[in-house]
Amino acid sequence: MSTRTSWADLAANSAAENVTAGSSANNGAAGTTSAPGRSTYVPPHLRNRPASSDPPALAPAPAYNGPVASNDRPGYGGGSRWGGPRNDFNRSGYSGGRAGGWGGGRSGGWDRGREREVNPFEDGDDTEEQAFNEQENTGINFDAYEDIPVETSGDNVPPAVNTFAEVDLGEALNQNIRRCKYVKPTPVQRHAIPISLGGRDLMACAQTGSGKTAAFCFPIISGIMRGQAPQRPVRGARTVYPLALILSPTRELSMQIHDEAKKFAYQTGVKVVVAYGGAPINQQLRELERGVDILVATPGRLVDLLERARVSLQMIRYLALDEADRMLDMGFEPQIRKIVEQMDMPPAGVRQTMLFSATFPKEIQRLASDFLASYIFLAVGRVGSSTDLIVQRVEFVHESDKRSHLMDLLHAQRANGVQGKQALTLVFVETKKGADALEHWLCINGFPATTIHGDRTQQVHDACAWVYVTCLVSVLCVERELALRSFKTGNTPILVATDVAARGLDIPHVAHVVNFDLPNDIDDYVHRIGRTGRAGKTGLATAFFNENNASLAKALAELMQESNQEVPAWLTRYAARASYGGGRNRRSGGGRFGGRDFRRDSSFSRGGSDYYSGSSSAGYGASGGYGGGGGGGGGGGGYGPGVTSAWD
DNA sequence: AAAAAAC
Repeated sequence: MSTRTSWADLAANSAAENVTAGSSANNGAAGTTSAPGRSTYVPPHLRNRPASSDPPALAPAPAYNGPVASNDRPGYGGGSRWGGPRNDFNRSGYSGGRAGGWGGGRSGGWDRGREREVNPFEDGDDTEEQAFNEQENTGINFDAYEDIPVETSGDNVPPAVNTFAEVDLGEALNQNIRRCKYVKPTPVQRHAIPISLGGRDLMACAQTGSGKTAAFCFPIISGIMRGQAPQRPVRGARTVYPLALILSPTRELSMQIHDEAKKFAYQTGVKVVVAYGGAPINQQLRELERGVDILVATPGRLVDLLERARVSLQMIRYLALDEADRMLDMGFEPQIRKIVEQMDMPPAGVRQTMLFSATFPKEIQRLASDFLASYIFLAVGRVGSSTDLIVQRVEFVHESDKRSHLMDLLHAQRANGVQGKQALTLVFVETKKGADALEHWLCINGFPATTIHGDRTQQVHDACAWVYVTCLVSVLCVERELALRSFKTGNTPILVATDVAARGLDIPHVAHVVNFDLPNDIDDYVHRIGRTGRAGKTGLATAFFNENNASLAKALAELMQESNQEVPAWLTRYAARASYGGGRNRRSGGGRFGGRDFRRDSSFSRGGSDYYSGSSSAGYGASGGYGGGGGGGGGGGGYGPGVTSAWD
């Protein structure tokens, strides 16, 4: 018999347990947990606090300029590195220099001059955003970022910056940064931007919600603006020559990156185009012909474009791979190698290459190093996934009980009033068929759900029809995009998804991630639960575990322990029993990071002089309170007393 | 073994 513990009970219970230390209550198979007198969910960072009216995010603000400021090496002199030529680039000077701004002089001769750049900051399309609290929505919760550990390695690592003003990105870009309401750089931006502006290759471990997209877009846009106007070849009038290529593993992620990049590039004269499969190619070709500086693409469609000779990579100066570990896994690697090594792209060292991912297993680092030249490895501690911003629950649920158990969770949420428009639930399943089946079952049981997976393409879903009109203009990947939109707006507050949705997608207001089927790989679990607790907000992740998941037990128990989650006793027993251990499911790095520079691993030796040579940890370790090495003392930062930092 | 990614 499987006991059912409601979501509300679990959440409230976890709060209670934390207050009265030493509770031995296990959820799941152990027995029915009763939690009378609850009903409000207490986020983890508020537990152990006196029930005061302290606003959650107003943690000790002054901390920021304290220890962290020690990165600010004297003698570097801020942006002075770029001193010389920079003065002559400002908006007016620039757009003049570039053949009349938009697309003028490009192959295809789009020159009507009439076309106005759409203002991405006021697209009426975003009504869903306005439904939410604007302030909450626009700002990343920076206070949650302040204690994040950062580790760098490689030769001559440029020091981090603390403000956008310290780096000279150009006035047009600065203005867009203001329009985006970015006040100060996130940790990954503070480190990655100076590295990229310094012309260095980069392998970076950081979550998507941590500001990764901006971290690679800013230097690219800025570099294109200040660079010389390219002398594009005139061969084949229909071939276009982008200067930067951004690859990502899914269509949705490419669209998301494109949308963001458009904002950053607004009125800079830098043109961003996206290309992905599943949509008619003609419109994408037309867009390309109007000129492209930055091409955002999924691999399949790009190969197609390359084979048709509609795109040439000959002029590429910047290459960025998002979710690089996925891009280099078995399924994708050949395509990526083809694009990067077997077409006409300039080699590593000539172009500048940036690889980003939340997790970076060592084998993947080895593959990836083929694409890089004398690179810097950057690891930024996790925000959200596996920290105390996400409450992780594991429940023992037999295969046959999963549906009814899910139903119980959903009923509890609904009864608790959590099922408001803003409380979205993302349910992960293993297979596409399973996704469709579960969606259908939820719908006929009174829970409006939709689904997203690789087989969904063009048919228009009735339930989503109302959104269709708004999407028609810009969205080509109809069904998946509609599902995602319907979910984001809260119209369909439950989304059943395969791993297509596991990575990188930034969906605000996901309150609950349910691992209906657990993945086989612990990194996939990390990516999935990272869909909640975005941008420093709190979230809940519930996993259904049973005997089929035995191989994951050890890694899961370790991960939960690392992030100060309560590990049920039965899971610990499973973990001990499963001696599968060591294999694929070993975490790839120290718990605080998604990975660690494999060049530092003594077991790796390849005699190249461009490998890791000494600890240039950018001034960390000594000052920051998180030891640069492996040990890591707990820099128990901003949260209440008695709450230990999640970083050790 | 599944999922993703071109037509």
